[in-house]
Amino acid sequence: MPKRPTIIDVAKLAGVSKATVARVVNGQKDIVSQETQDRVMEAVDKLGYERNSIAGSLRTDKTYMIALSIPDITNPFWPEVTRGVQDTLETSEYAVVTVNSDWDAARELKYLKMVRRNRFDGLIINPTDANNTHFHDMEVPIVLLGSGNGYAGYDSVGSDTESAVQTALNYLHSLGHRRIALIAGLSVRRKNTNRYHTYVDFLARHHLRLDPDLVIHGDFSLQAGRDAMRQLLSLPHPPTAVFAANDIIAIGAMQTAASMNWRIPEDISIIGMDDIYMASTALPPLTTIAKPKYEIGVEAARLLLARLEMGDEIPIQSVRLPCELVVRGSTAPPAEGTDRA
Amino acid sequence: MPKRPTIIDVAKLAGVSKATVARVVNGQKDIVSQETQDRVMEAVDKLGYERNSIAGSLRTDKTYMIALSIPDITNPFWPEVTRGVQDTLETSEYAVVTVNSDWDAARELKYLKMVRRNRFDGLIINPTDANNTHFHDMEVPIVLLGSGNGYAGYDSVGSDTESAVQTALNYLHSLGHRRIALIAGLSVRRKNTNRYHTYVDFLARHHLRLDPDLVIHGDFSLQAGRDAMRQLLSLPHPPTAVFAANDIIAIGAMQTAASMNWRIPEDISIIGMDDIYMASTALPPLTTIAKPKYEIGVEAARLLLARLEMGDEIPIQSVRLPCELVVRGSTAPPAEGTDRA
DNA sequence: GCGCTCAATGAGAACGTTCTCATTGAGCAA
DNA sequence: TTGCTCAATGAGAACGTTCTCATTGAGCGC
Repeated sequence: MPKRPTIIDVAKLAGVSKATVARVVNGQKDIVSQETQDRVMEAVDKLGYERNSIAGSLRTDKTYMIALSIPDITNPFWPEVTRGVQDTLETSEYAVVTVNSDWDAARELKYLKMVRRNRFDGLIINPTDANNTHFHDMEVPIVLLGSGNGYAGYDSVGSDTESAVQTALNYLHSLGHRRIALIAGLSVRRKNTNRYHTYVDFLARHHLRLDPDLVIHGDFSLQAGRDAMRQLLSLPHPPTAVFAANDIIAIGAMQTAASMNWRIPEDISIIGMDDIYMASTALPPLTTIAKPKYEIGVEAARLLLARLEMGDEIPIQSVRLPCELVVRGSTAPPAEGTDRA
Repeated sequence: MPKRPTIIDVAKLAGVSKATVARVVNGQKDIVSQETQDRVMEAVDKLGYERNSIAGSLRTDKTYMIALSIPDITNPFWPEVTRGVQDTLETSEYAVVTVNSDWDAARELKYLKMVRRNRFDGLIINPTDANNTHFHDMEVPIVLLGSGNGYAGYDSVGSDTESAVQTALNYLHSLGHRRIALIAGLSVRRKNTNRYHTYVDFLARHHLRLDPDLVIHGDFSLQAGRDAMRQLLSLPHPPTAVFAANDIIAIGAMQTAASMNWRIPEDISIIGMDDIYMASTALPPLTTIAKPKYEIGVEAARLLLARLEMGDEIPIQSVRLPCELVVRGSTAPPAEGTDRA
């Protein structure tokens, strides 16, 4: 295999120094005469010269590579976030290495090391276990996906979950539902307090009693949704509506309702959260609170680009993007005769 | 920001040459005395030395980075393939940059250039428009996802689509279906001939007449599935079963059937292909031919690793992974009284 | 004519690692 | 004692680009 032409080969052919070749190739057109530029570009074309970004990176300490650490690319929530990150960084000529933490602290730490070793320029991460010390040791800009709580000093972007939960509960309430169950999910990092507290506040604000039987904690899986729904519909006094912490749980809940011959939405209304692809293809299509997944990715990438460019000159930002109620076919007013008190 | 310790700093502290430090750090334990090794590692720990892989890459011309070019990470087929690639390459310490071609030739070409510029070690690609000349110019190992047809000289891995189509059609036939429609999809690169030809052969082998009204070509979208099903169910003589070219089309078809009050599977059976996540969460759950998505990714990465290690010493491979019929709730024998001839 | 300024360009060091060939010292055999 | 072999280690070049400071020549003003 013949060696690829270098900047030195171009310089020789064009009869200039390698510094001048670099100036032309990197677009410093204002300080190189037109005649010299032409000579250089002719040599570049003739030799088929292509810049070697590894060598450039060694010299400049900039790789134009970013790592994106998410829990799992096969989880239906994350591909769109990933796509938002990729599309946005691509416009600034950054390449994105995507890694899967699998909600595992050791894996996550392994990837942080990879970022250091490869001299990546930055990191966008939905953290599992990493803390501020880990991040400080990275010595590159970091943007957090999700809540920035507990991570002072870092930009973050997530959705406005609290008002999203309120929107969902308010919508069910406006349909006439009074016995509303919460399938809360569990966060790996902490109890999922936001959804639960918002639910409690909602009940208090509407003078509704908190019935502990109507709150189920489980993980964010289809099976957890199935199990929770079976539990709820087996109560002596079942709910008329269910708010699930994400669409996957909601779809599991729908499956159990159907298998127990509860009609959706006639007998039981269900709302999810996320609006992953299959919310719209479920039967009936799932009413859900749509998280702006792609936009979260875009915003995270924009925050990172700003940080890369301006460093400490701009304040730390924590962006909350609004969610949107998407009414489909899984919600309706409660059936006549069901308890509305 | 203090400069990170280099191999020269370690060498000075340990009182050895930088070559010896490199030997120790890179595991060449057999040619360095234990006493020297201890001294070096002590200095490494004391200084917190971390290898700079950019510098190593410049010297060795190996980056341990791979590009994976797929059509779109948000298409439900591709995250699992991606995951298979990532998991497999990760065990050999390769990082994976994932890019989205969007079935666009110019984008794809842009990414090929990125691979060259960044001196990536290899490429795994589901090609849109790239041809053998493009690939030859890459000067790195390449593995194709999907059919290797038209790409002599490159390893490829895909699923055995032909026998998968046969399996689907045979299964419908064994249930008693004789009027079986094909929603064929269109390939961006060429007419989707495999599925169609296999369908035609199947009909001939079973002495069934080819009815052109029962073959619909559209793209691989939900909407195409909806439209095709509306067309089929509006025929004076509708089919009793539908084989759709992928799950997304199949789910679109299911939605139309439901909206036209055709029961699935009692009135119309549907089979898809791919077994994406939402095939199992549809209602009724979709019977489908499962493509081994994750395994395709794993195999592609294995082929690439083999090629990276052995170069031309091993023959070009074209791997066909078997698909699997997954019977769920969208198929049943045709209702009594429907035409079976 | 001389001195100054400025644009254009060049020389060489830097970035941090790996590799190759040379050196050194110990051990062994003649 | 001398010469040879081999293991352990070191010196310096290489990889390809970018940056910094020096150089050169042209133009201008006094």
